[in-house]
Amino acid sequence: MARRSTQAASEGTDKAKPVTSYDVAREAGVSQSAVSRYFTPGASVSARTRAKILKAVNKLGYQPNAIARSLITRRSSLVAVVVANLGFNPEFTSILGQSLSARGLNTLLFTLDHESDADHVIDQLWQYRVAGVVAAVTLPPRHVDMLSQREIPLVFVNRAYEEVPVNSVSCDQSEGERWLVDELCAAGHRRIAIVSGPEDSPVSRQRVSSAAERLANAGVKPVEIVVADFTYQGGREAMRKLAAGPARPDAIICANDMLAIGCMDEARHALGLRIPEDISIVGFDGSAPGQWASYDLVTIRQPTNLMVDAAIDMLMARIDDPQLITEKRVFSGELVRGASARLADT
Amino acid sequence: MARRSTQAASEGTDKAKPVTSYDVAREAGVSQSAVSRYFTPGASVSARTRAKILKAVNKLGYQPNAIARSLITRRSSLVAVVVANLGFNPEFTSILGQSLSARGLNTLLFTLDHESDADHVIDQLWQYRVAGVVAAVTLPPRHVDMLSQREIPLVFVNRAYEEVPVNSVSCDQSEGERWLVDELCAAGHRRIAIVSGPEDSPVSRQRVSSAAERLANAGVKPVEIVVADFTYQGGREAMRKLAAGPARPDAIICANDMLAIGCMDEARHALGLRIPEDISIVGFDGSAPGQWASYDLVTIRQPTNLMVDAAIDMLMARIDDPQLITEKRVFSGELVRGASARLADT
DNA sequence: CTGAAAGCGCTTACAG
DNA sequence: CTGAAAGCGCTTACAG
Repeated sequence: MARRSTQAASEGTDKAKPVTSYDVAREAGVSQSAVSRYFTPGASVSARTRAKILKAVNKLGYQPNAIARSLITRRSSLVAVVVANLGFNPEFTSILGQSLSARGLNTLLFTLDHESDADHVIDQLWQYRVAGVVAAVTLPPRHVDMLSQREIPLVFVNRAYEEVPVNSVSCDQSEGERWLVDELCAAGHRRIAIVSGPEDSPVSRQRVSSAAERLANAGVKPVEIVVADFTYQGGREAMRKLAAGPARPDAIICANDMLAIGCMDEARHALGLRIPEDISIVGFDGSAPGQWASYDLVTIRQPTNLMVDAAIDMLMARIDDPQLITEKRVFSGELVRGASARLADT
Repeated sequence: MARRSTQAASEGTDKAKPVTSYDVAREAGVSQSAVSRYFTPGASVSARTRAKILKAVNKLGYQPNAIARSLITRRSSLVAVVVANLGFNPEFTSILGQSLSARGLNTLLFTLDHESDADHVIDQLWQYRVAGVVAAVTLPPRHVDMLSQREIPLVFVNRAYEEVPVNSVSCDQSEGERWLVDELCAAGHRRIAIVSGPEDSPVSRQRVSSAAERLANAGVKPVEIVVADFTYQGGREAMRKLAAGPARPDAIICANDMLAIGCMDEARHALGLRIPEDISIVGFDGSAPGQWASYDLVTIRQPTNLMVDAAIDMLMARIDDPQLITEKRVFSGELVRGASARLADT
């Protein structure tokens, strides 16, 4: 004891002891329960008590301990946001975080390198008793079930899960690809190639198969389908392969904007092709760089803000009522008629 | 009671009750303390007990409750990552999150719209008793003090705080700008303009003043300094202003890559200038788009991976020992001799 | 409206 | 090595 107080006296940089609701109660001359109620929306506290507590709170600089609150209420104000490293629009995470914050929720961010790292993520978010999960990655059905059993609301973004009833908001990939294919065909393109994203990416698979199907309907068989990863370099290499192939295409449908940008750069700067005179290139996403003057992509813009808002609305509704029925919301994309492809006049 | 059990019997979708360490203890036939020790690295548990617990853990699917653990240990495994909306490299957040995760820490992400939203952020991260903070934004001294008093380790990234002793890791902005200025001058540029970022951005201020100073040393007075925000559009508008100005520059130093990209697009696509024949443009950051073939920027590449690793090392060391003395680590950038500027041969 | 008391699920001296 | 017990800082019936 003596030693301890000596230490305390000699150290000017003593750690500030956190203020608890008991400290506030003592200062205000009320019970600890009253202090707690003060911070509980809708709890009954008289105006007089309220005033005393407010004063003490300000004087002591009290902030309720969210950890203790979560322990007793068995639910935190944390929302897990799970994204893939190269997956979605980077701005997506940012917008989502800000929207959550505006609603009093905090963002626990998980960035997956491979979608298979999900095991670890699921453990973590369960350990923290998150209030909900927004996932822009594919989660194995096992994990979806686990969350549902534990009544942790889950909303997918751009992952439809046709086979399982899950909440999701997405952009209509098929419709978008149909629009792109129709535009290319209407402008007379017939030698059309497709650059796919990674084969384990559901988004890529859906876009590629929708495009291929629409082409088939139009009686067009893709001259080639090249698989790449969702990177700039992947786009460049895909373009190189296509140019070296037996039948050079006159139009390329890329599974996303990043690939389209890579294709364009390779076509122009390595192969000396003019766009769209020699070759047309279209993407998908509506990402910012795709709209830069150097690219000016023909693409499908996903309504990111709408999708984020919808996802959060759905999540909040299910945090309030975990029994709420499953819902899938699908937004149309928006055709951006840029200059990276030769299109028919309208 | 009767009502409750009736309900339970009639509802097949009953919420799975979370498993606690008491459940595991009962199942394993040991005390709850033993279970707790099992999950405490270095705690003494006999091999026999360990085996019994492991079995029960697997059978019940037990996961320790991180919230309860944080309450008692008074520290969570959460690290707050505070970034500005348009601030740093978007990949930075991603790399940081993954590095933290690899060290068993979770990321609580705060995206600030204006650096003034910091008040709210500080409250939140304190309420969650985060183990540490990595900030890529400027925090008012008041907040820095608050964290230090509460012994929450704080590391700034690219915010030097000359006046206060704080931990920071940064890229040497001045050195980088000196290199760029020297390269431009050596190649004979004399009519040099500067495109600055927002005036409340310390990063921009430091880059601009370093460049201006080095130019002054070389006897060159900038033909103009234009202020823009750190966006593509900002770059385009800045270029437009410069072209309309009295003395068109033959070289432009931009406060970051994004501005340089905007300038290049405006110069080429709106003004019909050739780069670097008609005008040289340099940036700063080493961002991915700056390296795309359409831009191929002359810029300074910040060693993002090194900086993130250093920041986490510093943070971890201070989580282990909060008294550890303050340290500033400054890394050199790397000159990228791209094709966006006419440079002297070496 | 208010206070005393139980309890959320852990960790950690403490005694054996 | 092991278990009983106290306690982290809250919320929330419960009784007044």
